[in-house]
Amino acid sequence: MFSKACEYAIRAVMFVAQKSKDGARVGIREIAKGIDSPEHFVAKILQDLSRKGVIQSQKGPSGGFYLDDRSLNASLADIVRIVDGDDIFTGCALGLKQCSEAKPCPLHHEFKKIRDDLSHLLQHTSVGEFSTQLDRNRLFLKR
Amino acid sequence: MFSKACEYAIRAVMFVAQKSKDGARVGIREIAKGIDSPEHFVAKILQDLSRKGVIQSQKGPSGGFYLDDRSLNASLADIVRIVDGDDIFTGCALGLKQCSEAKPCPLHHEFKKIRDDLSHLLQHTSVGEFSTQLDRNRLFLKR
DNA sequence: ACAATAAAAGATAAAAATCTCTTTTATTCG
DNA sequence: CGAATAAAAGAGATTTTTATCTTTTATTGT
Repeated sequence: MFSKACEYAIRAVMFVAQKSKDGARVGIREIAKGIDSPEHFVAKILQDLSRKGVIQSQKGPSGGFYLDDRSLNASLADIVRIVDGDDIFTGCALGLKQCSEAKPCPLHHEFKKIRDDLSHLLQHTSVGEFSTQLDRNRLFLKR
Repeated sequence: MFSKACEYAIRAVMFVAQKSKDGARVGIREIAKGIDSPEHFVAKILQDLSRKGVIQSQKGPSGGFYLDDRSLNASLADIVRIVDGDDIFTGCALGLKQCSEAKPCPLHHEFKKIRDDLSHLLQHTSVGEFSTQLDRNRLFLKR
């Protein structure tokens, strides 16, 4: 469904959202441990997200990653689009480049519904909305 | 969503279903052209499907691939499972191995619906049911 | 039996994704 | 300023996926 990079990206950003309340910052090492992922690989991904402005970072002592208000309200769709592109939102199930209403693949019409449901979910889910439940161990980001 | 191999697999099997009416057989070359895919790569995939019994093949002159009645009624889920495994049916959206009702990831509950819809679609769509529409150029398997 | 045909199998190559290690740059604090 | 810290950037290494090429095996029809 999503690439590994994208899975890590979503988990990492959710982790930062949970841990970086009131101005706190989270180091890449803590993030990697917190979501059980390869540190340097996730670092790369977060650098990318940082350049695109959906996560914030600060170098130096007491530096780390955090989310400003705007980023907290970013949608998962924003993250997915940056990491995996928008194939998942618009692509053909069978990989046809020209698949469309006019020239549909056999799964086009039925698959459209599923793709749209997924798009809707990602578009309407924000990065920050799970923090409380994560705090309470109702939801998990590792294993 | 699906791997390239799986996209080719589905398209190839649908193509064979369409072209191998009343005992006819379809060569790998014709298949590759018919679905616009790399010939040898698809050959490998079909060999695999053949070993698993969801497609039939015959060597030698006038040989090729075809589908018996049972295979014509195989579901897309069967194909997907053989080529991509059942991660798409059961896997966690965020890649957690232990994601479950008891220890859910943040997307678990919502994602379940989408995964189930997709499973249902694949499970209830047969390999052979599009032949007529493909014949009539209402549906397409290439480009 | 023999030649032609077509899938099966084996071996390799190329590309992309995933992961690791090292060096550089920016920032803080004493 | 100088040392320590932490992200950014650069450079590889490994693994997986995708694709190609060659040889072998089975089958058919002459």
